[in-house]
Amino acid sequence: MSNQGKNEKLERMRHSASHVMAEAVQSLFPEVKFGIGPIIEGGFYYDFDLPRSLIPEDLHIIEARMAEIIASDFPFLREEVEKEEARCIFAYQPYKLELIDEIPDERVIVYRQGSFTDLCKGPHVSSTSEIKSFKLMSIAGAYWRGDERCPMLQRIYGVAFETQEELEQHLERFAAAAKRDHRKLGRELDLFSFHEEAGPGLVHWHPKGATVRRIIEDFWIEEHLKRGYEIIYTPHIAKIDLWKTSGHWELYREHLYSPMDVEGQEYLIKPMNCPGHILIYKTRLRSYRELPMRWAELGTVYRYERSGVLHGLTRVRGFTQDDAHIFCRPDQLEDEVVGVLEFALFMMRTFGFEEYEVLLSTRPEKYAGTIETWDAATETLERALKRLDLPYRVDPGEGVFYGPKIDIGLKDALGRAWQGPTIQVDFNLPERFDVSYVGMDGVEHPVVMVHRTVLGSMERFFGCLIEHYAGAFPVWLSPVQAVVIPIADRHLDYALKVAAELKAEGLRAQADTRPERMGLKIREAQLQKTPYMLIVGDKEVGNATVSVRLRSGEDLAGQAIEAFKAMAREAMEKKAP
RNA sequence: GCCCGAGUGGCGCAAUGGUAGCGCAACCGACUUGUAAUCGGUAGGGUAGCGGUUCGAAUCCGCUCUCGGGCUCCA
Repeated sequence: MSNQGKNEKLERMRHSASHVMAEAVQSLFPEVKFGIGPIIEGGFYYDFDLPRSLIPEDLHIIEARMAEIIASDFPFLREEVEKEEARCIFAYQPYKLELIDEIPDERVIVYRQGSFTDLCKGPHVSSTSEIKSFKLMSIAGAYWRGDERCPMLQRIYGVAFETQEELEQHLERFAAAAKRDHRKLGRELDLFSFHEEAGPGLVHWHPKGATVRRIIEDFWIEEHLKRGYEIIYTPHIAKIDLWKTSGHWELYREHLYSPMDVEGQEYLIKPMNCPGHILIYKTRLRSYRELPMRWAELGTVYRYERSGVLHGLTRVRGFTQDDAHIFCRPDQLEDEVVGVLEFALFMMRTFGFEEYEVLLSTRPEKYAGTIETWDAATETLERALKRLDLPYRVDPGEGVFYGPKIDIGLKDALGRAWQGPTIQVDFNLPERFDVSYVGMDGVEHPVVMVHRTVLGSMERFFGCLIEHYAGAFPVWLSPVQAVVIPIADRHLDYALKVAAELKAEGLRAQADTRPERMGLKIREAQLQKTPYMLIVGDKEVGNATVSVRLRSGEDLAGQAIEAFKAMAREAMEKKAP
């Protein structure tokens, strides 16, 4: 069977599984009101309005009931009915009635199996017995229609596969993903922490995490300088009037922290870096000849996020954007966007991301600027994407109010998507701040402003990196690259000498001088995912070598210290894993 | 913010109304060792916080905080 055919079959089965789940829930709660029950990646869900909260044990009961329904081999029956008839069928199902009212056709389709009838386009499998291996995963709250003003329903998530093996594989992948969860690894590898005393969503970078971050930042700065960027710094707070001018006070209020009083003046902690960059731009007249100007800042911003959305390093309240603003002429926009895209993709490849998804978001309902400028900028973005032959998807109406944008989503080693670089054109700020340049004609023209990141934020990107590498950072990023492990006390001096020599070479190396056994030291270095473990005993001291053990478990046997240094240096330079 | 669940020494867990316990880590001591845990000993919490029910609360109830799974939103 073709891949597509297989997928369709699987999707039909999952969709049917959600109907069977609904039937099972109905048999347990006859007064249930049904929401919707679609398929999602890997599985399905169904939303229910129930008289009481579900508890995890309910899932087992529902699963058992589902198994009975499946064993009963009920056929799925498709039927087209008049809307009026459908309204009778679903007379006690308010959510379904709402859906019926929104269907433009005069006739609607219903599917029946066993004692259950649902408003549904299908398709379905022909009988419940075709539903093979399934498992209910979790219960969650979900607003009807995803709107927080609507009632909250109870959602049950499930997965279904053709075979028990595939189901088990899926559950194993799930467990594997949990193992590389950056929140867990962050603690185990001593990278970062959060504190109840300090507040949620505020990251504390430990020495090892900070080391990785510093290496990323140093690399980031170097690559920016190569590409004609200049590095700037701007303050963390500014008077409220600046944020009123920028529009943040009006349009971004929900993410702002309350003003603080400074000698009778109100100040805000910055949620974005742009106004500061604009102030620098405006310190003097800028000529068309100076453009483009590319100013980058590792700018730390603070945004209020609702408590329920915080998540590890990927959604926090204080974070450092690898921000930059490009001020250019309209005729330079395309080249600038191409440059940023190439830069972003270069960064992704460097950090080991081979797969990504490019998304172009267009004008939303509420927007600043004119339709003409929007269209022109959107076309420019598209031309840039086409010039690079980058496949992309258009996300209509999903742009920010101030301009169209390109987002790049990364796929990590497990194929999961992460939000990465973003490029946004801004028509709003140049106008609000009157940001311009003097053209060839001697008159002032509005500047085109581009916001962009090539990593996203240090926090989110770090979280993504941790999971991508499962904590085993490539040598160039490893906080500790080599641990020298002496076998007995008499090898301590040599171990310290080797470590010192490696440090002098710029390698992050340390000797494990604790009075412990070699096996324990290897185990701990291994659990810390240290790339190189250098064992030194009588043999090594005798011929000035180190025995190299890799974290893969591979034993590279004795090497001269110089040879090891060369090997480590090469891995660093190549940024190899 | 909303729905559901959870919070027990640094970490992982046990104790389900009747004297808070185990493993790892920590500390002390012995062992001097060839590729993932040497052995022995010592100390450490009154159960996230506050309030309540009870003769008695880690366990039951209420509020707050934090975390987790979702919804909504996002770098």
